[in-house]
Amino acid sequence: MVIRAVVVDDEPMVCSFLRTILGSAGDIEVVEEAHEGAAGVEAVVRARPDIVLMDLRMPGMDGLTAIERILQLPEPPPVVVLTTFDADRYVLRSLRAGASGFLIKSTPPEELVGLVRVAAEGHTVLSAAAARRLVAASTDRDAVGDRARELVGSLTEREAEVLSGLGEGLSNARIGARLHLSEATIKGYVSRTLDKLGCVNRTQAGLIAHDAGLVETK
Amino acid sequence: MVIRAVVVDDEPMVCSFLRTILGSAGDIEVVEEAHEGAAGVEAVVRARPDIVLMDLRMPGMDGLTAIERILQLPEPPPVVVLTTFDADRYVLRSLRAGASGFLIKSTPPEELVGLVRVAAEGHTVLSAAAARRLVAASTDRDAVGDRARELVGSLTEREAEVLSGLGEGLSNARIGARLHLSEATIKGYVSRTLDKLGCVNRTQAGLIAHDAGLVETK
DNA sequence: CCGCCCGTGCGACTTTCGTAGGCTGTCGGT
DNA sequence: ACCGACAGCCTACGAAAGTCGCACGGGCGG
Repeated sequence: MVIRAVVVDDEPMVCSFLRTILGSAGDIEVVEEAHEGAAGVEAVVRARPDIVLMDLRMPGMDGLTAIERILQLPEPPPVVVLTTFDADRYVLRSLRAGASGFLIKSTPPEELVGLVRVAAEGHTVLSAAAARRLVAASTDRDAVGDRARELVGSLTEREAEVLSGLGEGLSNARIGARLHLSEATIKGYVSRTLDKLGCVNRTQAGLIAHDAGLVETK
Repeated sequence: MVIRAVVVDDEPMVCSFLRTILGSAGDIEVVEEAHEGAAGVEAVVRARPDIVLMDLRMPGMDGLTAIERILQLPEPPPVVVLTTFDADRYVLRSLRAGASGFLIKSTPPEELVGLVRVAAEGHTVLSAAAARRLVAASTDRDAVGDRARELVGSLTEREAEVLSGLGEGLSNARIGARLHLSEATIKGYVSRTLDKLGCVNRTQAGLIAHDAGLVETK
């Protein structure tokens, strides 16, 4: 079975290059080319390919927008981003837009063939740098919380319960009601908790509570 | 060039199956098998393979732990997770641990060969479900911020500046000092900002400021 | 057994917030 | 010229928030 591909890139040389490389594999055929986003979407509609290779930086319609349009089609093909620039901040946006891959143009041609096959099968392929970015994007914020969790670890049970109330933006009176304690008591706990956390007011403490994961992010 | 693979899975049948499938491709050879995490790490040390296929659920050492150990070796090979269960919560943990891929065992055998080749080349491969999970994990929290950014959009410039101060847990006096305004002025802005955001106190507003990305997460 | 520390719980006191007005001035639109 | 929206400032007051000191009780070392 031959894999039918559409290439969207504003540089004709890149298109020709890809056509040559992929065509030489025997089972891949570049059936259409486009040099701009909107034209790319039309080409996909016409050709109904098994895979789309898409550049991001283009005159006219943006690559990201084009991806979104393509993904809105009935039974859309997988779209792999193929860009010059290293896995920058576009990785996340591309995948959110629905891309099935993120590769850089410096990928060795002989590897490209296999990547296209795998992507055409419906799997997602990422360059090493892109994968790092993506994982980092879902990890970084956790790292922020480490410091917070450390601080929270030094609190007593009651103090932590109070802190969780602070994280929800509750008043001392409300926290007291929830824990069946007087407002005066809560104030005492808040004061000592602020001290332990190195905060000067409840707003800062509330943020730490969030970072530490004490509060449900509804 | 032959790709040398190590398979780690507690079910011998799975290992045999993979050995057959991958071996039939001609350019892949399963040089070692292991049926437990610790043994898997040792196998990798001995064989120095180009790629490792790793199950997660195993007796003895966990697959995740094994991945971490392998990645600590000098010049570690890419490790691809191959699991029975669909892209569950292990996707994130696996990739954080350093895995270069996450595939399910129901992947068609003929596709598996290409996937192993691509992974051995250093790219990251994900099943469609795994990719969705990963992207969702780095998007969800942003989605939380969408509501927040919408709210913040309705604020005037000054109000937004004040809100950013609230997000840092500053007092009205400090915010005033920073913006060269009187404390009384700040109070006015705070009041109207709380109103616009639907908050009853500055702590809740501070949290919104964070969700909206108004504050640097240092 | 006696301090001693620590967690818990409270009330009194001071400071800060937050609300509700009113006042001036500057824009941009109609 | 008028209106409305934003900016900036003020007064005044009640309601929170935060600080301080103190009391009770359970553990733990001496």
